[in-house]
Amino acid sequence: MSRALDRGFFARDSVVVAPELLGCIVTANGVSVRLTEVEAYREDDPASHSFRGPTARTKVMFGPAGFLYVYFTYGMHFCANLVCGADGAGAAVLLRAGEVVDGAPVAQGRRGENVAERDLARGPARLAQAMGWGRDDDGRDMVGAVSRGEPVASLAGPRTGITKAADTAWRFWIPGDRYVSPYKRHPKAPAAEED
DNA sequence: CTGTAGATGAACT
DNA sequence: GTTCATCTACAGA
Repeated sequence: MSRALDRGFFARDSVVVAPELLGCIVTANGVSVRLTEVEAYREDDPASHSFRGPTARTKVMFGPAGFLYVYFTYGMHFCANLVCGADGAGAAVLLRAGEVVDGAPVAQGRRGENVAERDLARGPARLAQAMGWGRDDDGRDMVGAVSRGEPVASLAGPRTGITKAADTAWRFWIPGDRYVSPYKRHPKAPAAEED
């Protein structure tokens, strides 16, 4: 397909790639999803795994762009990222949520029969499970598996201005889309004090 | 919809 | 020993 994104698309700043990924179709293991929410991570982001340099777990993140970085978190969930930036940049885009547009029965089988269609890929770990991604898919080449979809609007981050790199993670989503994850911060997260 | 609680592996202090 | 880029389950509005 001529609509497939090439490696050059990913080999740029993750903050630039992330919003362009919204609305794109990712196909793997018999399931296709339309991305509705993503989050950019870079080496200069304190919240990023790559902040303190490569580890055995994050080595894929420091490799060439266009590959899949799958990690295990909270002892029970997988999350999937698309590696971005130049080789060794330590940047990636976390796939936070998506809409299953093809292979829904397959995704339903992986997620469970009692899971609502809307929740099949609404959430990082949910999306990874719906796609059938696990440890074996860490480091997989995703070039050719991602196609540009219809252009969509995007909304960015908790903060309006993304001019400063000191901001937290860069998060992008499609405004008003039903398939955007509703989750907010952790309940334990310190609330901003105000006088 | 909101809020609370718990599970559980890997990285970090 | 503590934190974490999470999800499911339950209670209440």
